[in-house]
Amino acid sequence: MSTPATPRLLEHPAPGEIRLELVLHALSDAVRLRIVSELAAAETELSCSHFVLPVTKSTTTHHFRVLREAGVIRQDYRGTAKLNGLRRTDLDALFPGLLDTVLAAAEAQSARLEPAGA
Amino acid sequence: MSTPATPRLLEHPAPGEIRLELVLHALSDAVRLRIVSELAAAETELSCSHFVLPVTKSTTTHHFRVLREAGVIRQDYRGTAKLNGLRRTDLDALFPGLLDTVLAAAEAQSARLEPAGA
DNA sequence: ATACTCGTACGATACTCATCGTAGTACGGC
DNA sequence: GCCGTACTACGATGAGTATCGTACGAGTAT
Repeated sequence: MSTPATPRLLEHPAPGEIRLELVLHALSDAVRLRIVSELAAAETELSCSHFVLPVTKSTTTHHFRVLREAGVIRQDYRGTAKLNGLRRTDLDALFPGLLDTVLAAAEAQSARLEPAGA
Repeated sequence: MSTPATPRLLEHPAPGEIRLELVLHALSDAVRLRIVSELAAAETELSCSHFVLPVTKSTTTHHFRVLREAGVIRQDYRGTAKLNGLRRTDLDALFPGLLDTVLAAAEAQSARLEPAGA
């Protein structure tokens, strides 16, 4: 009982507090765009460690926080892992089509820059 | 003849050089978002001095350059004025719907934050 | 309990950027 | 020619950010 079973809740902006500029800024980074793309493709919640990113863990934490504080993703603790999910419903309500359009644009650019580089 | 009648051409990225991250970053600023919105509404080229922005002229020049270097707008000298136009065709070809979606999102947010503040 | 894994916090660093003021260049009209 | 307008270039500055390393806390497995 010394540790009061802290739920370790993370702060998220309410839907009404989500600002377009912050969302666009959060998406204007290659690493974060990749995180969001994978998250959208998975259509489920993913742990941070699932992602293989070209940066250290510290930097990864930073990028996830930027996404969370912009209102793009939701983060919840699930035991030892932290699950990340897209706030698709909130974003679609505020900015209809924005997420899908950006994701399609990201995919189009990837296909353009890496034609058959698989 | 000391001055060889420099046409004062400005550098623009070719359509193939436009990067999504840079476009999103260019749009993730309130001042620049406002410039792009007005430009889209006007559907014609506007001079820099047409815009009434809450920053100095130096800063205005900076923002226009960011937009130009990201490939969002095209700038051409027309006598003493510099005309700015949206690169709608190029952007729509690369990232279909992105510009319209972002502009709609910006308008939605403005309407939400300034209900009847006209 | 011990040890291991996952993720955070903190401090440091180097870079970018938004902002400004001042001085300067290009163009057009007098 | 001269002056005014439109915009730029340069330098400075303060804030933000992307990056890292190390140390720590919380949870799970042994």
